Amino acid sequence: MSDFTFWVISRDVPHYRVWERMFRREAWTVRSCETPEMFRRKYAGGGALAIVEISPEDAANPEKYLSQLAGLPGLITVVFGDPAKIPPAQVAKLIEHSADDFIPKNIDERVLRSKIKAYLRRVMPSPSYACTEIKSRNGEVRIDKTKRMVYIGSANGKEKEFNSLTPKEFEILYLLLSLEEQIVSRELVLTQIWGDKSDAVNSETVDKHVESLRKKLGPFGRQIQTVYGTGYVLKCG
DNA sequence: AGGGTATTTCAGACTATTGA
DNA sequence: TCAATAGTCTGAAATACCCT
Repeated sequence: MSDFTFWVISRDVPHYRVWERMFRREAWTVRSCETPEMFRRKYAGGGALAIVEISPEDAANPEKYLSQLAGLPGLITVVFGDPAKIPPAQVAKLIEHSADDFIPKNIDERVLRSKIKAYLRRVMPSPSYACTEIKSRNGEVRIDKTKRMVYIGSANGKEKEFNSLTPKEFEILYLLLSLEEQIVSRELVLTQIWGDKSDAVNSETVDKHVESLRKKLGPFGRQIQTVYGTGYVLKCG
């Protein structure tokens, strides 16, 4: 599973703290650094959305400034700056170079959040897939990605912890819960969890992990239902 | 190197669907 | 209803990987 992270790359500390707080409220993993060079050294792959501040001087030479970010796997780059100081021609040049979008520095927080969710829809099965913790709609099931823990029975106060899942089992459950009550095809499971290697893995492997998952989850395991000819669906409650 | 665990594959049984 | 077919489940075994 991708450990998708949001990065704010800016020297304007008070400004990026505001965005950091916003991302954390959405339960997204967020990190920050000052320059693209620093980001390149820290980025370990796994997918990220980098919001990069650009000054008018840097915008005049996007090849140089954004070269540190170009070609990094799984990276979405959104550049932000002062639109009064960066003319449209330079914005176009930034996007033509490698940026995926340009946003004004004073963008409304709600608009920024919606834009980011739109980016996530392009690269992930659901925006909640990028969260560190997700819950089922009825609160019955909770998964903490950072602790790799599954909690079942949260709604009735008799919470039971499951920490014996293997990484693949955990990832499959996380994907199913992030797409609760939606049919998840085997193909989607393979592409989301195995990524580039999905072609080399048989669909029976998914079945095997789901079977094992059902066993470990006990009675709750029955809520992972097979959709004949399609895949699986998780129905909580 | 050896042991333990996770992952993957295979094969056979079982189940659902479809068309006659 | 029934047979053929496709899809799914599951146990066993092989393989990969990690840790000591």
